[in-house]
Amino acid sequence: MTESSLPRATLDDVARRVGMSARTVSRVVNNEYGVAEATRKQVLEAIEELGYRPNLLARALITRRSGTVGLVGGDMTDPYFPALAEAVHHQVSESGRTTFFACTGNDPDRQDLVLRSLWSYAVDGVIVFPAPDSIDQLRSYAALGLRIVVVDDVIDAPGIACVRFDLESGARLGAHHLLGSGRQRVGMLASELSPRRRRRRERGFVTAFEEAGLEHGAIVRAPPTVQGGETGVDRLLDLEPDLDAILAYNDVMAIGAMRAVEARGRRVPYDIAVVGFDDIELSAYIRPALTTVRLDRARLSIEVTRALHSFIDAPGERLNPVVLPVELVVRQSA
Amino acid sequence: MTESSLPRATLDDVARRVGMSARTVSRVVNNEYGVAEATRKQVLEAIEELGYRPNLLARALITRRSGTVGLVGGDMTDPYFPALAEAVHHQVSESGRTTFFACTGNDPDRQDLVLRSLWSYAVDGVIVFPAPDSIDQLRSYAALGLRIVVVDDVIDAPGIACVRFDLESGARLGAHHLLGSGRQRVGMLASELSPRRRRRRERGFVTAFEEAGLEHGAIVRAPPTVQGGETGVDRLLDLEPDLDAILAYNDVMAIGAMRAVEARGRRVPYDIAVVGFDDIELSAYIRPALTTVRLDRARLSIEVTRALHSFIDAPGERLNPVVLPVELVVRQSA
DNA sequence: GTCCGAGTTGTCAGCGCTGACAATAACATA
DNA sequence: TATGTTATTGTCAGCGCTGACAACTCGGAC
Repeated sequence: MTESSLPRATLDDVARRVGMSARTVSRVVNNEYGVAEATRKQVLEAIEELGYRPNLLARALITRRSGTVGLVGGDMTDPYFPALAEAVHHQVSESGRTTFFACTGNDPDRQDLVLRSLWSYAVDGVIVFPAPDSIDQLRSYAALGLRIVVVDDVIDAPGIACVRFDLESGARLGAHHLLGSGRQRVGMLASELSPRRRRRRERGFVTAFEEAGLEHGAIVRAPPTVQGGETGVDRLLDLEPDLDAILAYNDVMAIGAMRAVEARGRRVPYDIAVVGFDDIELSAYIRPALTTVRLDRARLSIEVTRALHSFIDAPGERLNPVVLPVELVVRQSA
Repeated sequence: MTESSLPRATLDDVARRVGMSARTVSRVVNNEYGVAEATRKQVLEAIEELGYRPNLLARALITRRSGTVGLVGGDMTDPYFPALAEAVHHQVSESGRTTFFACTGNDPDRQDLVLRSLWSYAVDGVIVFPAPDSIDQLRSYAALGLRIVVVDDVIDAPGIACVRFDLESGARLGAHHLLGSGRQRVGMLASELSPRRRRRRERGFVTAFEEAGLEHGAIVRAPPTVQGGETGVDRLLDLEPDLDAILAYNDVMAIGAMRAVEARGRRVPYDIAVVGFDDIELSAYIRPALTTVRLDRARLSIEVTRALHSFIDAPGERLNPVVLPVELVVRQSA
């Protein structure tokens, strides 16, 4: 029976136990070269007996490395994030690091809090879905030595790498698909968050119509949630009652949109076609199955961790932005 | 223009700048009582100019408090987790703390890594969905002084609080509903993970049939994912071709189950009724909308953070396990 | 016997910060 | 004038660990 709380053996405790210096114990703990086999064995035993665990805090304070990586997103309930998180977690753990996730609610102030914590816990790097209007904030953390990989945004600064999907092409793909299947009045359900990110999808949408020599339908912005999809469609239909197709900001909104369309007595895809964005797992299981622009999360997680790792190994290196291709997955909804 | 990396002003830097001792600067940073207004202002300016940010690592090393809380789950892609995470995050932030999330993949070894990190970063406490067979591990961390709130399991140890849903009643509720609507051959789609957790739903299922004086149908275990739902139903139908109802371990499995049922040419709910567990957001948006046993996440998040906070404020206190009621939400699938 | 080098262990400072407590100034009280 | 009392600032140690480097042992080469 040990004490009921806070026994917390330290290196010194272990050292005293085996009659050696703390430095030697430290060597054993860190698998450093140059410890006699007999000593090592003895020390390991003492560690076991005392239940010693290294204090990563103290270690990180000196080494400025913590063996952890942070993944910072806006909203965990967007299924896109957890799926990516899982993939990143997997990639990162291959390098023996642990991943911690945090969310900002797309609020720059909360993002600041989160980054401050992560920074001062000496994380080896962070992957961030930036909150709106936080470019300068990210820059300043980069200047503080934090290695940052930014997803879905472009920030040109030393210490920041950018990986993003070619969302503009994605939106064009979706719009062309709708146009190509004879739709005339296509509305867009956009996100009210993040001007810079939002714009790329909208731009693609607009471009597609310009390319076809047509005029695009209304663009309505709402929160990127199921509910946002529902209310957004209501507004869209008020603006344009003859609507026959919708391009949604993401799958979650698209699902809300489909239900709202049905609630208005229209059928998907016969009366109104719907195209989503992301290809979350459930999109294939929804009925009608969702036609959507797939963002390859596995690919993204690979690129993102690759960028992070090269940053960690070669700080100061300047990485070119990575742009990932997207692909249209045609199912039933359009 | 500051240095391109690692300027990292320290307390001493700030102190030197204003010609005071580091201790005074520390007082300002921590809003301690007893600093002259003029001094405070001066120091704040210097902090601003130098871009100083306190090193939480060093601070936590001394105070043994970090102002952060960890939420450790098995699988982020189970929509239940993010939804809870969001709620917990919200609750926790009210006490001015930051939440970090981590996932274990339901692997005890990874859980150990994660807990070790969190422990040695001096988190104020952790909320854990325990990985299978990790009770002793959790006990030992509790003995090390980590405050733990365990979700959906019961561990009797000082330093560990337990909050769980009355899953047994939930399963009974679901089974009785199916029985009450005339279903005769009810199979259960269980999870292959976590013997202890799994059993409570299964027990409720079995109990319901005992109470009705009937024999329950097959119980098949599969991974608690959409795919697991699909393959599980296939096996269930092989075992019991006349199946007319399914009670699933969670909503995600239920959704997979519904699709597999349809793929076999049967209709939900006419030929086969399906009841899920959790009530994730999309369950209401799926067609047929899913009848499910709702686990109130908001309630859970409140109880869980309440438990954690009382632990933090009064360590050593022994908290009674909390059992939360569940409720059946009848929609279209059963 | 001396010297070298490899193998092993130890010493010491200090990462950046705060807790405990000492010191000083500034002013009112008796 | 001596004596608190309060407000403000400072000193110092040390949290637990590792980096830099010193020291010691021991075998073989000369």
